[in-house]
Amino acid sequence: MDRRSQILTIAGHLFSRKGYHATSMRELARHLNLQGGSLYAHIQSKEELLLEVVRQAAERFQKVLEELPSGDPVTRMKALVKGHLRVIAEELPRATVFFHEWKHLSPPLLEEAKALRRRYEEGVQAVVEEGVRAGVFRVENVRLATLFVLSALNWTYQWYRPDGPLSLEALAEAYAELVLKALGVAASPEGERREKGGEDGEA
Amino acid sequence: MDRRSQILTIAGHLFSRKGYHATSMRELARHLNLQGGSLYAHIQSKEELLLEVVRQAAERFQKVLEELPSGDPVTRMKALVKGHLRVIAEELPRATVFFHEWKHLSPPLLEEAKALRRRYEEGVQAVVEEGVRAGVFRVENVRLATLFVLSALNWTYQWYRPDGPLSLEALAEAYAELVLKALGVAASPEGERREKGGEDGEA
Amino acid sequence: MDRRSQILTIAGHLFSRKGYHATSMRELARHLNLQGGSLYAHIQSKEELLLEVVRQAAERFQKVLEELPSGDPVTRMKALVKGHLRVIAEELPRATVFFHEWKHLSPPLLEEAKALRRRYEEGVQAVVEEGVRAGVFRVENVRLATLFVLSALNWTYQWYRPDGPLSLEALAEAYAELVLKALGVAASPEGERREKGGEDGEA
Amino acid sequence: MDRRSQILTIAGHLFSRKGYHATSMRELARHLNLQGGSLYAHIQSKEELLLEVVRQAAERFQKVLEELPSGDPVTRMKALVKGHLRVIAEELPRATVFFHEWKHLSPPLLEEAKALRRRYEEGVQAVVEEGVRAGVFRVENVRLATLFVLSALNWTYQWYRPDGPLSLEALAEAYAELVLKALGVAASPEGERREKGGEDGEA
DNA sequence: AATGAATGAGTGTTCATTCAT
DNA sequence: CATGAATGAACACTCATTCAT
Repeated sequence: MDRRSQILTIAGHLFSRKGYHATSMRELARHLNLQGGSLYAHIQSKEELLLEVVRQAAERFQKVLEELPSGDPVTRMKALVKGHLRVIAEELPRATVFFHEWKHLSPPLLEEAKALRRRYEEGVQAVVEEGVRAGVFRVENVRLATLFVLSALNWTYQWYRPDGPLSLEALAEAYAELVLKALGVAASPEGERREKGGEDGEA
Repeated sequence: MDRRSQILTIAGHLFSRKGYHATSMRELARHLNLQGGSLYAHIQSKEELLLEVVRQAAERFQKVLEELPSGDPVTRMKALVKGHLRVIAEELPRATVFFHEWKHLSPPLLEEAKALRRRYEEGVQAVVEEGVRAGVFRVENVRLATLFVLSALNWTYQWYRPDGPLSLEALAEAYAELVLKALGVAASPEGERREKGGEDGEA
Repeated sequence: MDRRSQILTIAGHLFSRKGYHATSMRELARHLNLQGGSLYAHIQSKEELLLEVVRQAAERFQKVLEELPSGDPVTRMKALVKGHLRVIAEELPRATVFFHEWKHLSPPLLEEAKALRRRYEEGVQAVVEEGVRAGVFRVENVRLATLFVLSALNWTYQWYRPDGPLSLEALAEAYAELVLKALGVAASPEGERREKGGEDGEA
Repeated sequence: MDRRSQILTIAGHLFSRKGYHATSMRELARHLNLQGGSLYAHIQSKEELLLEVVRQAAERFQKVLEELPSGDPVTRMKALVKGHLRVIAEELPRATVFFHEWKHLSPPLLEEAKALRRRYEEGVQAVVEEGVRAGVFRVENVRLATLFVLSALNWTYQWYRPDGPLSLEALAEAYAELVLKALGVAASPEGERREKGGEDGEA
């Protein structure tokens, strides 16, 4: 990994843990065993660093959308939930910056960040819409339902710790279930099986 | 409203809009037509200001829990969803600070903020548990379900604008519906009618 | 004691303990159960306060000179040593300010403080000169001897604590002895008696 | 001389002339043709600067003790007086800070400064004790005599100006004489000749 | 590439002092 | 007399960034 990538990785960690403004360039440099000024041989500015981290996260999220299996809306939505949560689990710092720190970009760059986020949200909304059009998801307001789903997914970065007791798979399975129920879909077969169906399945 | 309250209100706005660290005391003062130093006749430190805003938000959220109607879990959960969203709508800046900026408190005060947030989350979890114990909510993992609900609710501060086209009532109604469905409850009477209930309920 | 005197007394304590610049008007006020601004009903400025404290100390020292007994130089010098040390013991804060903090006065007032100190030093020098002229003190350089005596006396404020184990009388007696010996005078009779003479007396 | 040493030297001058609290970092920087903030590339804090100056002075004084000639107490005491005065003459600013400004250090560092001063005073006291044990110095109270000597020596920083009319040698000679007489020692050979010794010695 | 010294603007905060009440 | 709010300047210190080496 070259210096620039190292810098971006550490910057992601620090921006996500302490916030963009509470992270100083000197501290970033210290984590790389460098002097503050040396960073500028590799980057242009602190703000560029922030935008780049946002871009990297956006790319990861966008790839989830691109690699969604074709097929029925339930399968696709499950894949989306799992993919989204996987990105959060694997790229927690960058994801956190994508969700929060982008705000601190100033106007020219801010627009790009907003666009990246909007593009992803629209992708998610498209998946919801498909399901609704197919009659599989039953919701009153597609936009609201999308936001609801995104909310539930995004917030996980606030509490989920990949090295904690809850495995990514277990989380994804449970969340997919909850999301699908909220979208008016019956519990998935696997879910039923894992729980010996009955009770939950009939609910 | 005395000066201290004015300061707290403006601080809430600025901390929520720009973030704690990106808000300078001089800027805060300027919004009150004061010199920077003059703030210190009313407050002790910037950090105290942050904690106080967090406390005010926590109090509002806590009151929602305290004023929940007694009765069946569905009614209570609906009231919780609506109450939570009302606090967000009415106290958007403070709620935002409660959700995010508390992180920038330093250790002694940080603990208080964490305790306030934990207390509220436990209150929400209690409502979910009641419903599960009563056999009305059907979820595999109470903790996860609670986090799911909280996620969906909390994230709204990111996009909901009280002066936008979506009324608080409409939002709350829709979200209550989605939450209850995720919790495995059949659509409520109104919901059923609008959605021709039956099918959905059995799904 | 009226308010002004109270203020001067506390100011003396604080200026001497923490130094003029490290003492804030608010702290001074707090010691008097007042708000900072309230001091200005009684005084004109912080600097005036400093000068006034210097003046009070100077007056005490000057009175020692004025009340010196007439008589032989040894008796007068002993009285001077004791009187000087008594002022330090009884007025430690003011004496400390007189010795040190006067430096922080700005030019117009600074001159007065310097004059007060000079006047006292000249008084002491006069006592030394008398003794030399009378052939009782034997020193090469009157000015240096005076400075030597003043040094020994002044520095006591740095370590002498009136409430410590060493009584003012014992200190004064011992210092008078040392000063007189330095000035080339034999040990005083009292001194000899107190120690059952022998050893020291013969030295 | 590197920047750090320059800073320490100027800091010594300013702290001694105006006092620690009355010296601003900006003023210190201005004397070095720097911006205020630039100092912090070389030092950690203003307080560190104060401690360092105190340390440098302490080192000089301590070296006087270490380099005292072995031999009779009178010779040693003379060397001590001369050495002490030489440090004051050659390092007036640092010595002044050593005598006074150390008080403004805050607890952790304050203790070090106190220890340095105590160590030197004990060294001086040891020299006095030697002389007493050898029967050469005749004093009632060793501790008081030591303080007397230290007082006389220390205070010189208040008035002695190395570039004034009084040479360091003349001052040291005269002070050594006065100190020894106070310690009950007959005038030294040179002194005896000048003062016709005999009389004085027997006094 | 990296350093280390420097800048100039900015940080939160304290200060002596004023003044209407 | 005393208060409490305010000022405007100053404080020690940090910041992102530049640049000669």
